[in-house]
Amino acid sequence: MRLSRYFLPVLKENPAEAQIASHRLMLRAGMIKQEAAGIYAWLPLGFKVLRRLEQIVHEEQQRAGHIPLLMPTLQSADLWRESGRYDAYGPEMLRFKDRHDREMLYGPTNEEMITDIFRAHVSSYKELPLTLYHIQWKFRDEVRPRFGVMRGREFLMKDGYNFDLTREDALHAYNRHMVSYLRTYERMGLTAIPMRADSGPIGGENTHEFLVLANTGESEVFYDAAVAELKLGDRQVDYDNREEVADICKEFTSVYARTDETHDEALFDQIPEERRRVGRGIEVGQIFYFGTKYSAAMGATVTAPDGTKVPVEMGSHGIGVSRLVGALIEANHDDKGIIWPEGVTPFHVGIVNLKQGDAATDTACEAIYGALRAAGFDPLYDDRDERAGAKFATMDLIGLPWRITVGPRGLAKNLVELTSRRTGESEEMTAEAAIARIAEIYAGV
RNA sequence: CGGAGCGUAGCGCAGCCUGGUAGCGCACCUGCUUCGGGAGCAGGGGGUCGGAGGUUCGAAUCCUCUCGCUCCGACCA
Repeated sequence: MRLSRYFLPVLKENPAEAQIASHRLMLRAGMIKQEAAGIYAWLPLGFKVLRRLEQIVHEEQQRAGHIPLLMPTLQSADLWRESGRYDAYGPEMLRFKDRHDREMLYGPTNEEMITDIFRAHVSSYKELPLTLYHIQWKFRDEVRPRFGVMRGREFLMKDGYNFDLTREDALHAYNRHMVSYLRTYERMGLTAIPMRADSGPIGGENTHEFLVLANTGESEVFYDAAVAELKLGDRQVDYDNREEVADICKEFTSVYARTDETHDEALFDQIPEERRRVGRGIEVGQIFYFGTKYSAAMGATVTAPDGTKVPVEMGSHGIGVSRLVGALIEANHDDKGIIWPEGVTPFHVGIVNLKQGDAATDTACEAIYGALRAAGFDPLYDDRDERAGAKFATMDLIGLPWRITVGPRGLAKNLVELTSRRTGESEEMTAEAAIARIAEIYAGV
């Protein structure tokens, strides 16, 4: 993309309403625009990141064998009366009537609807196990939205639902989700720690929240420093292998890590003192096992091998996709702007033309831009007629992890500059070498 | 929902107390100069002062109502 033809409305000054770094930077980098309290338009740069996160979530869900579908944002109140949650949910649920006076709601989650879909089409244990998920906009009418997309009223969420015959099968689904989530967050360049949690209005006995450590997080967290060092890395996981999946879960959950809701001071005190950590975390996902809570209430049964009808065992699992954009920035920024991890960056590399209009510099930039695109990369070429300082400031603000700087001074020696946004370190090399380095960097992403 | 604030140009703000032709910085447009870390000079455009009532000769300013937004608290992916 050529910046001169893109839509990137960056702000030089800080918007008054933004209190935390991610909110401020998303507004300044032209990623979002607020349209109402807790409701945002996603401008091109923000939309790109959002789409990228969605893509990673889709890939990892499908790798784990889960099946995508798409349910509507609007739901009928009747479904929610069946589960008893229409009255239980409270004013957080946005309710309204259509022209025929039918009671509707903007879905805050989809347990009822997925159960309705399941019971309409599945009647035998032979069709299990089944895990369906979608990535869809939700609405929760928070009393007090704040922190930009981190706590909006409208938000994009991946929510998935497993259907199994037995408790053991459902617990395997639970474990499978935990592992797939670990991989999802790692690919995004995040350390998200699974912590034993409270089940809240979803209900259920088994639940973990995934928290990204950040001092602007909403939850107080207590953990053993060792848990933050755990990595899934590039190990290959067979998601159908119960033992393997369970072992990984054990590895990640046997080290102490809890939110204030489930914190146990006595257990915490058993951790060697030098490893005890108290901090804050941003919740970016949660998994639940809740058995037959919805299936029993809504009549989602299958015929078991012995001929009896049994309610299916279920769980649900969510990833706050839009909130992750904010969490990523909270975890990756400095005083100049955002620093995107390679896995989620909106553009792979920025090209800064230091002397727009200079024939040799323009030609060199065009060549690099063309070569990168031909190699399958998505570069952002700053071809605006701006001064170097302005171009650098924009690149730093929007946080592309790599920058190729091209100017007459370097070109005289046939060199360009490759700069890391994270370390600030620059290295002079030929344009070909810079392109090769970019290819190398992204080969593992 | 309790408490506290704020709505004046695209953004950040002053003006309001003490009523009298609406200002500043950034951004934007034109020209010249400049050109490796958010340039300088000169000129220019843009605002029914959130909305509705009221008081007054006269309201951004005073009064009433209303809408929106933000912050602290309780609540939450």
